[in-house]
Amino acid sequence: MTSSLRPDHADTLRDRGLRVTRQRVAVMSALAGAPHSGADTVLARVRADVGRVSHQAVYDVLNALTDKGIVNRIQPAGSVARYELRVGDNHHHLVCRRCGVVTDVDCAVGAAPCLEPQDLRVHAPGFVLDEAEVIYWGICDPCTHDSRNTDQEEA
Amino acid sequence: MTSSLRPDHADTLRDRGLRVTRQRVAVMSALAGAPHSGADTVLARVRADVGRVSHQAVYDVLNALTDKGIVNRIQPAGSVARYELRVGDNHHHLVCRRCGVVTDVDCAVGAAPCLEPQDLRVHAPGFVLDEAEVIYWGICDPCTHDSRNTDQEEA
DNA sequence: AACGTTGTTTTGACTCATTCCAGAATAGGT
DNA sequence: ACCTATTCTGGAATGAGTCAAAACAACGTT
Repeated sequence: MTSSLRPDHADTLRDRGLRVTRQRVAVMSALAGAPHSGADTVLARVRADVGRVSHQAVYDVLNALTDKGIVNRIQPAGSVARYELRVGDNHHHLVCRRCGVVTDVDCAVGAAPCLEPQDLRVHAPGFVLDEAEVIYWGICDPCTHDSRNTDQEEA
Repeated sequence: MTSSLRPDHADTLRDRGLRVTRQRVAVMSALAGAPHSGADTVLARVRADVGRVSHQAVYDVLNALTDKGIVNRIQPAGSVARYELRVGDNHHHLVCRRCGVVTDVDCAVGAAPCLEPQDLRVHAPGFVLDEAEVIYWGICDPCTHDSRNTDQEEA
């Protein structure tokens, strides 16, 4: 939340061969504080953090970080692209059809048996798989009670 | 591919309480012939089939059919929304990061253990899950050979 | 078979997320 | 401190998808 260059984020950037800039660190801090944010939310948080920043800068940073595997882009149907700091674990996402909230879910069965690459070989020979993305769709707890059609961004 | 009202599609529409129109049947035929098409491809196929149709009509039809559960919308990040006729089985999708091709994959482990709703209860109490969507990301066979950056739509 | 209701389609403009462009500014290695 | 690659700015463009109102068509009713 604070502005100062957090060394962990700076190191991550350097490790991936990216220059350390205020904006990049601010974007990473924003995502650390508000995972699953859309670009607009990231922009608002970055501006609150480091002042004047163009929206293009935020898109560029998000794309650069996504390319380097530092952040993860998720794009549920009917929603703007959401971003989160990529963590090594095998977690997936729960998305509310009504309000769009995104919640993290650990893959309940550790090894994620149905996601094993070898199972796919027979169906799609030659396909080199690098990731399995799981989105669970449904209605979140607040929305089952509420009759309103809110559109919050974070749980 | 032919224009005539295919009774199966018409029946499906009636079953779900939708009126049977040329446009709707044509959209269903288009999806039957070219699964995982985007709206633009559907539009082109529908026009080739029944002549002049507005793009809005195609969007309306796709939304109506999606709402009624007749078609399934999939929206891999970085791609336009794709549509397929919804079939009862538990299949998922393989998406090529380079060219965007979408291929069907049966869930290798029949019961899809890691997708069981009860596993999610502890993480997100009150969340009513209705569907698990799995996207396998990677590079398809042709793209591993080709150095070009094509953008085909169907395998 | 004609009618009227109501759901669909047409038309055309419009929104909004995201990207492109080109010039100005900046970070980091030397 | 300088130099050069890289990033940032601001504005304009792109393009998928939506909105609104008028024209039209499906289908149950008479």
